[in-house]
Amino acid sequence: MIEPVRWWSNAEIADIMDRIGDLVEVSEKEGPFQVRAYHRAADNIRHLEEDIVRVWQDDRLENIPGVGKAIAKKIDELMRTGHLRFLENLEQEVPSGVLDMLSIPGVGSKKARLFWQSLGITGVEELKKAAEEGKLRTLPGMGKKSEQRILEGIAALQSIPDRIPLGIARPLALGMLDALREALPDVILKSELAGSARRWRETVGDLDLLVAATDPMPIMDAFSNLHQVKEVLLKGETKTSVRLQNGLQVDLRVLPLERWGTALQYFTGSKAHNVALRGLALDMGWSLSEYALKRTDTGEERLCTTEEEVYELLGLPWIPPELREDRGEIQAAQEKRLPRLVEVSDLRGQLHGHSDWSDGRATLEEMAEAARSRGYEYFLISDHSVGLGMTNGLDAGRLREQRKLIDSLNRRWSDFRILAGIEVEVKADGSLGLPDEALAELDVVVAAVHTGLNQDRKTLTHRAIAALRNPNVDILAHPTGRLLGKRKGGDFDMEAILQEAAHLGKIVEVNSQPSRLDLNDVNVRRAMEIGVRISISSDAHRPSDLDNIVYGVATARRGWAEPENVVNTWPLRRLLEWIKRK
DNA sequence: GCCGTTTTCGGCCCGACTGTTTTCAGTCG
Repeated sequence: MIEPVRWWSNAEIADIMDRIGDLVEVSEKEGPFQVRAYHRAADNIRHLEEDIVRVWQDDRLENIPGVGKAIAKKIDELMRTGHLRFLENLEQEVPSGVLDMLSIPGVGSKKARLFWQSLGITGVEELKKAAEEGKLRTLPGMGKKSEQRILEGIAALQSIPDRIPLGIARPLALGMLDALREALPDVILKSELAGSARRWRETVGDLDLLVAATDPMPIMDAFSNLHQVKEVLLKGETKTSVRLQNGLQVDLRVLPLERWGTALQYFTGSKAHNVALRGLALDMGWSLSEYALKRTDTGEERLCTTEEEVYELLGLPWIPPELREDRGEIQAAQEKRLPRLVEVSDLRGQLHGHSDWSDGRATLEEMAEAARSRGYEYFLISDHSVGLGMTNGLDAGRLREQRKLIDSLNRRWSDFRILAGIEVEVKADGSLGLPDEALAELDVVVAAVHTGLNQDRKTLTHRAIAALRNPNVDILAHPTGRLLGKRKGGDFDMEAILQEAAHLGKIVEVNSQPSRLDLNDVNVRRAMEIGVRISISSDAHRPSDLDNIVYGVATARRGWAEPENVVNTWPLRRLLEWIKRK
């Protein structure tokens, strides 16, 4: 098999395509459709379920949606030579600082080019200086106000956060909606979270709130005055945008109730899903906007009060927001083979939880009662094993002690059971933190890599696979070890690990901690395709953590997981039989 | 640059808000 001169990640190739898109736009080498083609290819590559190196090795690049001959050839050059002449030529022509200006709010390709070509500005600092000296206002289409906005944009650049975890953004958004409803109970007819937060993306770049009302301005005023709001960015009759104290941008749209369906559909996105849906609508003679479906020939308007009506008019069943990423869901809907996605209510048990025997904050009894009170039939206690320094991990002796407590607690209930388990450490050489004899006595063994995540790809992958091959190991926890916003996760060969799990019938975890969500949606989708069973686990360290399960379920849903694929939807007996027979 | 049971050429989603404009371009989502 042909090897690339270096291992390109999907994200790196995607970044290069985005960069080419920006460069050809600013240089005006190509028109808007070519620009969009590069960004579309970038998006699809970034969310590819397989490693692009493998796709390249199999000569399947052109099977990637949005990748044709020209882009495939560029990727091929990167794989074979490690660089791309086309990109280098563009970079010769456009100074890199010109692209940096694009990240300033209010500066797009046209303005960036204008500043560069007419004033020779090639960076954010130079632009700031020119604005302060009043040079920008002399340019065509610019004025005093635009100049001021650019200065504000540059100042904001530092305080604008990258995408923030859904676990922070979603409660924030729901709180703002509650506050609006409370302030204006008679004016607000309907309200909902839209955008990527409604699609349960793992991180969000901004928040979209949607409200139905006949009189928008009181709502816009109340919204602008919420205590979380730091500044109002723009304010109109249908749309108001604000920036919060924490830097997050929130957009509020107000629309009449009779247009709720098209509006909610539109503002939920994703952009790619909407573009595809609009294309489909056009084929059927409809122009779709947030306000209505409109016949392109007669101009007749069809209003939709629900999303279901929108999809129905286009001949489709309603598509759950988690699937709306233009990753095959529209075609699946057309062919009536949308998955029946797993729901929180499908879950019968919690697999993977901690107590104060290791680093948890509650007793085993409290954790068990918390799980039971939430309607679960079983709870796997899987405290850390020795080998992970700071967590007061269990050795074989303490594990036996804990087992006695579990047995005595289990005599208390007829409708609930604590499963004895461990989150056993996978050491740097792939061996486990506890001897096989100790593991063999447990109901369920969860294995996890916590340390040495910066080892090379081969070593890391070997560790995970060695753990899976231990006959006592049942579940591989948070497989990549990433922490959103803090740590990228190890350079594991996930394809090889998932294939091994499928082969051995081992279970791979979807960890529900908002900072983990590991496996992520893309990896879950791949796991589904090759028949890997997953567990959705809260990894709770205190009772309230059990409620994080909604994020894991959402991640599994975004990966098209059905209840059958999720082992903790199964009755306990089936789960234990599955684990025993492998 | 990509894509095709209407097309291998000619299309490619739609609208709000702002600022600089007397009718529109740029940016954003």
